[in-house]
Amino acid sequence: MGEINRYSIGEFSEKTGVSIRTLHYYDEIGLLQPEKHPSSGHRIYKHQDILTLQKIVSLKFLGYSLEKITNLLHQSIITVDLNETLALQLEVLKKDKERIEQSMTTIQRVIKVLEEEGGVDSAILFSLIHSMQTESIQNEWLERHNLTVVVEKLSKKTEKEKITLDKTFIQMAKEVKKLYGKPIQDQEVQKMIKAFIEASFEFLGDDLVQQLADAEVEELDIQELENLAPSPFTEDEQKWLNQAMEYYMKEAGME
Amino acid sequence: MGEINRYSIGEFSEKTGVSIRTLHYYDEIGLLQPEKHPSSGHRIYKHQDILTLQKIVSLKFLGYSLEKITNLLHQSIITVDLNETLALQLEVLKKDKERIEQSMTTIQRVIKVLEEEGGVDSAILFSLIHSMQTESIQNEWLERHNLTVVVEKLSKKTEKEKITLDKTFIQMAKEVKKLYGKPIQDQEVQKMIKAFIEASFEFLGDDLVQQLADAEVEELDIQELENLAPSPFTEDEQKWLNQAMEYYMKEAGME
DNA sequence: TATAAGACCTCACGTAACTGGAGGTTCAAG
DNA sequence: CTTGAACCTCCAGTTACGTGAGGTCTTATA
Repeated sequence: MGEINRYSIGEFSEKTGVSIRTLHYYDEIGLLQPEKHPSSGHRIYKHQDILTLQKIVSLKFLGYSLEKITNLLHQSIITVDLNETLALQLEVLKKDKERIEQSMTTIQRVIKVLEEEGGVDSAILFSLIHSMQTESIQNEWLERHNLTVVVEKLSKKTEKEKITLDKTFIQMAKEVKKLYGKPIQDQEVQKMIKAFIEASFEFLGDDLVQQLADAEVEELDIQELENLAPSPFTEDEQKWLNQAMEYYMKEAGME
Repeated sequence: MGEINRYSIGEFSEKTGVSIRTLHYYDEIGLLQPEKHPSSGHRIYKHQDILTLQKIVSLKFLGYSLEKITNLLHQSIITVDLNETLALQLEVLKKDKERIEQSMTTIQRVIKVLEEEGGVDSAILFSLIHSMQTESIQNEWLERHNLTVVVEKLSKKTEKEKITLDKTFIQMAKEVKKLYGKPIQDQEVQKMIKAFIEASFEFLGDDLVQQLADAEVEELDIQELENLAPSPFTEDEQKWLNQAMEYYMKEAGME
């Protein structure tokens, strides 16, 4: 094409860094429609098109959809609408950011756990991951049942303490899977249950455990919680564990 | 369906919070294929499917594509591969987060500027947005031309100072657009140029401005920079501005 | 037991923002 | 005048589903 202020699509693509195919697409959806050579049909881009494309790229970067951008560009008084939508856009980005951050901390915790624990049964691992992800929903559940104290207590725990809890949980789960099948009165089994219950007490504190035990929760709600935080055990393992715990409670003279 | 451990798709959807259509889709792509009633073709989900679905949801949350998840699930020893890919996934999320953060600060700066400046010509606004976005690329350009000092100086500026610079830039651009057409020797025009140059000196410091002036930069590189940071002016406005500045330089006895 | 409501089935198109390829036309250089 | 690069249009595919049509199956009630 050669002439100044008149670019072929190839030159224009080169200059702006936007692919030819994308420029075709923008033309197709009416976002950026350059002049066309009347006989050949070749696109002719001009200086103004560079400016328009820069607007498009900018708005895209800010998170606007191409459809919104099309509308924004066709209104000449952009600033008015922009001013309103910017705040909205900021909110959207904030939520995206939070989601990403949560995924990142989850991954980091999983990596830590894998590093320090080595091979972990995948059921255990996913149970852990899932419960991390639904932490906020679990908190909602607790608050609905007047257990805000627990939520507060948990939120005060540092990242390190949480990893410690993760590890405790994993070790306990591993042991359950190892010991499963033995009679529930078995010394080793009862020792494991004891260790687990003591760890829980230590983490939450006696008073909170008591509150949790006292809380009146209906069967249906328990179901709901179980869906939120899936057990890493098979149904049989779970049954066995429950029996072993009941036995322990009786022996220890708890209710 | 009614029976325990056998759920119709509707029940299963209810229980897990995953839409029926999504379950259909997961079946279709071989991600989660429940038993089917031989005559009716109705899907029958069981307890194991809940666990599988939870794995799927977890991995999806961590940012994996359904295709990857399919592979991960079909390998029974998940933890090995997971351990490797988690780190990669973390990197991807990090980049996403950075992009989002940059968009957020850009939007915040734009909002601030709009608040304090009111109506702004859209060309000016987009020129500003665009240059914010390409800040890192502009820094690369500067570093390539041995102007790392400038980059360092700029990086030390606080967010507030940057907003001040934005506003200076906008006011100057507004005035250029207002005064455009007047003779370049006009007092008002020359006053504006003076104000602008002084503001630049103040922001960067005399020494840096000198360095920038001394830097040997080729025409082609200048072109490149212009593509990175588009001028908010029309070509005519730009020409007029250049002439006015040259006149000012001569008058002020600068080179 | 007949019937109607509701749950389920498959098929197929639509979404966003492109990318890639096939097959044909135009341009620029030799 | 030829040839190869650049360009054109049209079609298909991508992800993770949503939506709706039109037909079948189950379940509750009359």
